[in-house]
Amino acid sequence: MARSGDSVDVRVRRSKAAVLAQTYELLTAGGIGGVSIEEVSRRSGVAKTTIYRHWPSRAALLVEACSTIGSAPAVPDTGSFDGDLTALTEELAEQLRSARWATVLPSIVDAAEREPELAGLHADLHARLMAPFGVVAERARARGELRTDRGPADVTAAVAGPLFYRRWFSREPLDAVFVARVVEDALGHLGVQPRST
Amino acid sequence: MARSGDSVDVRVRRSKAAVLAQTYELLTAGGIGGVSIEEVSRRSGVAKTTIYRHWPSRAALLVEACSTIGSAPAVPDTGSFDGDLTALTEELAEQLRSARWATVLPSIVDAAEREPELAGLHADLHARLMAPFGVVAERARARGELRTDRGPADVTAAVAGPLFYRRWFSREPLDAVFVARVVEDALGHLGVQPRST
Amino acid sequence: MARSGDSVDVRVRRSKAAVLAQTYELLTAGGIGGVSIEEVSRRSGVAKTTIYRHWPSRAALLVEACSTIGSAPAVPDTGSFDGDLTALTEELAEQLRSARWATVLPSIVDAAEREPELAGLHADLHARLMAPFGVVAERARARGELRTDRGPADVTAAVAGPLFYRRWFSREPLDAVFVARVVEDALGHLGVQPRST
Amino acid sequence: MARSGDSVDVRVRRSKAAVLAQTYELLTAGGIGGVSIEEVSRRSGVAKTTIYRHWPSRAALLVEACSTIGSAPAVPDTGSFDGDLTALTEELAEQLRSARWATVLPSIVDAAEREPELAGLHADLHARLMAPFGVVAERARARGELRTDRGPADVTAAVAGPLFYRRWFSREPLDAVFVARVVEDALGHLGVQPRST
DNA sequence: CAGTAAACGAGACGGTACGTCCCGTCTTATG
DNA sequence: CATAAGACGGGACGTACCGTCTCGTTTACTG
Repeated sequence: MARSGDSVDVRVRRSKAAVLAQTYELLTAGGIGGVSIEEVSRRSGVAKTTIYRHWPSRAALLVEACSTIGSAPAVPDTGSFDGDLTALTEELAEQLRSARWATVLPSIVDAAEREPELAGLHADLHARLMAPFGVVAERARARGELRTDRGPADVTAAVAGPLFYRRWFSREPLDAVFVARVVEDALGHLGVQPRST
Repeated sequence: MARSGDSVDVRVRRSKAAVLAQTYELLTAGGIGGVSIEEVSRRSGVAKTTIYRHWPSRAALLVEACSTIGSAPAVPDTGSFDGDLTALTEELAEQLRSARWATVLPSIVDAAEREPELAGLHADLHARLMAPFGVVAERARARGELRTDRGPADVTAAVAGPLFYRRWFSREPLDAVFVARVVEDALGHLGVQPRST
Repeated sequence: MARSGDSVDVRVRRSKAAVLAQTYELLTAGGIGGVSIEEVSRRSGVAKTTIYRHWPSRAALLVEACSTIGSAPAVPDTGSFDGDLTALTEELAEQLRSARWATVLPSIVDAAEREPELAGLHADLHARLMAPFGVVAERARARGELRTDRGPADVTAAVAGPLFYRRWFSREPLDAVFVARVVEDALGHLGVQPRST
Repeated sequence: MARSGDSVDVRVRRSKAAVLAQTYELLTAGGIGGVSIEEVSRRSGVAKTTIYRHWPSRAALLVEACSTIGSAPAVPDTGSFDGDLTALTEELAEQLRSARWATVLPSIVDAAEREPELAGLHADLHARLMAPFGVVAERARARGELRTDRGPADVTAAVAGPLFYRRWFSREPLDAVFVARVVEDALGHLGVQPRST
């Protein structure tokens, strides 16, 4: 019995890999609406039949294809909450500027708005993206740098709120000045004294 | 004189109205992706030919249909920046909870991300939604309640950032407690002393 | 009062003429199926409205446009039935080879098959085309060259039958040899002794 | 091995059959101009897509639908050319009076006049309709009843010319008297002595 | 290492939507 | 009041994908 999860037919593995790769490609290029089984099949060389055999619906395929998206970068450890938050925020800003998922997120948000199947996907992705802030927050709390009535969610919101708003709603550039100010304000919110400047 | 731009054929007026109404209906129900010329034609009773006569493309139709969306509510005038902002923020939160445009916005953001034709639409809509904050900010500045280095955009961002983030990204409820805190924080950011409560 | 048939508005006359001309053009180019009010309007510069004012239906317009088609050539008078028939047959063969109506007739026959409105048109055209044979036949009968139990219809059929069959059904060339033979055979049928050659 | 060209997908066979049947129906009802892919699809229950998959164009569909039309009746064998020709001519006259193809032929002739794609169709149909005359002629020639300088085409023309002319051009009834006379005349043309009367 | 069960490709199928074209009717405004 | 201009509903066009389905053929695992 031993191997059971692994003993997948080689062909299956190959097909799934090819399909997921192309789905991801289409996803980042055209958002959720840009992914069609037809096109995935055409590009991957995997027959439509096969795709539907492995994923019961387009949504299922999208969910799996998104599961690799936006995998969190290393959590920084500068020694201070202040430093960690700055590093994390700059990283997030950078990703919002250039990462593939930044182009795709709105379409996922939209999908989550009306297809329950995809709402979970949105939640997962969001959790994954925000996880590092949680880690940093916990660490800071443990060190006594963060008030106990301020949790990870507050930290996340304090940073992501302004950044996301600027990226997708006001559509102004996410320049260094702006990012610095976001960090400063966030620290203020959270009742943390910036170490210096 | 007088009539010139108005003297549009009655039939044209009727057709356009019917089409726009149904487009709006479909839009709020299924987002941008849920609007198809075929369905609009079917529901409005206006022939597809006629629709294409008035709007060269689906995008053009969407733009016009969205132009009525999210028309700003009356700007409150409570006498203080504090009061105005509170009223405005509560109103925005309420709309985010229930207004039709709140369901549609993500699909517009997504569209703006890849169809330049629709990016303008997004900008317009955003401006319309945020206009009241600008009015209130200007008024406050005139009254000396708001520092001169803080403009309308700052006010808007301070409120909309958290609200939007919560509505579409963290997907937690926009309850009264949260809204109150947003206002409080915003005032803090803006360097305004809350009057009392 | 007085003049009443003539006192047609100049504009009416001009419009009708332009419309009929273009209808005829389209008719000879594409048969009955090739005539559309839309196209006639476009080419003639006369508004569709105007066309429908003057002709209640497409059929009516076609009928009038066809009334000029295939106007009979001069009836030959060589002095003998033999000679007349030869001349007439050669003329008919020539027209079948090149005249505009030869291209159009099948579509008229087809139309006559299912649209009663156009059946009359077919009858008229046919009568017009065949009239000369009638004249020649009568003349021959008067001269005693043609048996009294053979009338114009017999003469017409004896010549047109083979010619038409060849033109539209067997689709072989209407060459001189064939035409000569048709005349010879026809004379045989009709019980007329060819004079000599 | 046997089946090879036969082993067509059952579904394909069914679809094609349904489509051809309805095409034939529309064809006989309204001529070539009365056939629209849309209507064929609607009546046959076969999707438009599927129709276009099997036939690249309306013309191709018509060609195939016509290929079954006017399939020749049994060739009579009365023992004499005289008898055979009489039987065949009466049969043809009967068909011209009532057969479905008799209503359709003019539209095919018309189409052949301008659409090369359909000219072949006309030729095929004509050949099919006239084949029996060829058989009878050959048989008669073998028996010495028909002069060697008169071939099938002559026989065909001698009979079909008058019949077709009467059916579609003079539009007089194809009564028994007329048919008898056509046979008599044809035999005369062909230099055959009627056996008796 | 043979037999078998699965995985697979190819593609038929019924649909829906597309955007275009032309139809014949009807309304409006101009000359 | 004849006309030009053109809006309108309707229908067909041929194309592109969609997701479902039925095949016949590999091909990798297993007994």
